[in-house]
Amino acid sequence: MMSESDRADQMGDATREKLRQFIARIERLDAEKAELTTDIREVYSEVKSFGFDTKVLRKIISLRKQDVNERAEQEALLDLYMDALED
Amino acid sequence: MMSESDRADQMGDATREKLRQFIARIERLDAEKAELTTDIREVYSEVKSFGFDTKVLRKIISLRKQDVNERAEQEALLDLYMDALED
Amino acid sequence: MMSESDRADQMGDATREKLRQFIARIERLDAEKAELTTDIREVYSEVKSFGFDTKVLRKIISLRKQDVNERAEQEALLDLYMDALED
Amino acid sequence: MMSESDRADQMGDATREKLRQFIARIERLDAEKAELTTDIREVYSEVKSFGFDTKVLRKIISLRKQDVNERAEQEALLDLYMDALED
DNA sequence: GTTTACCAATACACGC
DNA sequence: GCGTGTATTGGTAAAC
Repeated sequence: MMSESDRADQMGDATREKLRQFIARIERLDAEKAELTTDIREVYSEVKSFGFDTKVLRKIISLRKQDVNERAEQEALLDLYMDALED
Repeated sequence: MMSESDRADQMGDATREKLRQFIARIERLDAEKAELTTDIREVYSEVKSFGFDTKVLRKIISLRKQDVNERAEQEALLDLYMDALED
Repeated sequence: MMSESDRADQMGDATREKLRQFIARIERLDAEKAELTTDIREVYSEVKSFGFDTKVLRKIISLRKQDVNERAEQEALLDLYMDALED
Repeated sequence: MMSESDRADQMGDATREKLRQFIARIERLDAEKAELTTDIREVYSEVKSFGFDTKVLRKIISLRKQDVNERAEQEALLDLYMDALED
C-alpha cells in the first residue's frame, strides 16, 4: 500500500497545497462567471417578455462592443506610431 | 428638421428609455464577466510562474467540472425519483 | 499473419481509397496554405528591410480587415431590422 | 487647407506608394489563405457527408504532419552532417 | 518563452 | 422536442 509520504515523494506537501489553492481560486472565479452568464440570460428573458427582439438586441450590443474595441485599437495604433517616431 | 416627436412616432420615449436600461444592464454584466475572465487569466499566469503546467491544470479543472455536472445530473435524477414516489 | 482480405473486412477497398483521397486533398490544401503563410512572412521581412515598422503594418491590416467585417455586420443588423419590421 | 506637399513632408510619395503596394500584396495573400481555409472546411464537410468521423480524420492528419516534421528534422540533421563532411 | 491571434469544438438560444 | 445557427470556450500555431 502507498502511504502519504510516498505521494509526497512526487510532490512536496507545500506544492500540493499550493496546487489545491490555485484550483480553488480558479473554480471560484469560474463559478462567479457562470452566475453572471445566468444573470445575463435572465435579462434577455425580460427583454423578450417586454416585447423586444432579443436577436436584434444581441446584435446591437455586439456592435457597440466592437466599436469600443475598434476605438481602443485605433488608440493602440496611434501609440505604435508615436513609438515609431521616437526612433 | 426632424423633431423629438417624430422620433417618438417610431418608438415611445418610455420604450426607448426601457431599451437603454436593458442595454446598460447587459453591458454592466458583460463588463463584470470580462473582469473575471481577466482575473482567471492572471491566476493562470501565477500558476505558470509557480512552475505548474497550465495545460495540465486546465485539463484537471475541466475534468472536475465534468464530475460536478455528472453529480448534478445524479441529483436531478434523484429528485425525479423522489417526486415520483410522492405521487 | 493478417491478409489483405482481413483488413478489407473492416473497411471496404473503395472506402479505404476514398479515405486516402480525402487525406490527400486536405494535405494538399494544407501545404498550399503553409506556402502562403511563408509568403506573407517573407513580405513582412521585405517590409522590415524597407524600414517600415512591421508591428504597425500588422495593426493597420488588422484594422482594415475589421472595418470590412464591421460593415458586413452593420448590413446584418439592417437586415434584422427589416425582418423585424415585416411583422 | 493642407496641400499634397504638406503630406509629402511626412512621408515621400514614393514611400507612400511602396507602403500601399506592401499592403496590397499582403491582403492579396491573406485573401488566398482565407479561400484555402474555406476549401479545407468544405472537404471536411464532404468527409462528414461520406460518413467518416472528422475528429478522427483531423487527428490522423495531425499525426501525419508530425511525422513529416520529424522527417524534416532528420533531413536537416543529414544536411548538417553532409556539410560537415565537406570540410 | 511569452503572448497574441486564429480555428475548431462545444454549449446555448431561437424557430419550426 | 429537434434542428439550425450563433456565441463562447479551449486548443494550436505564429509572432515578438
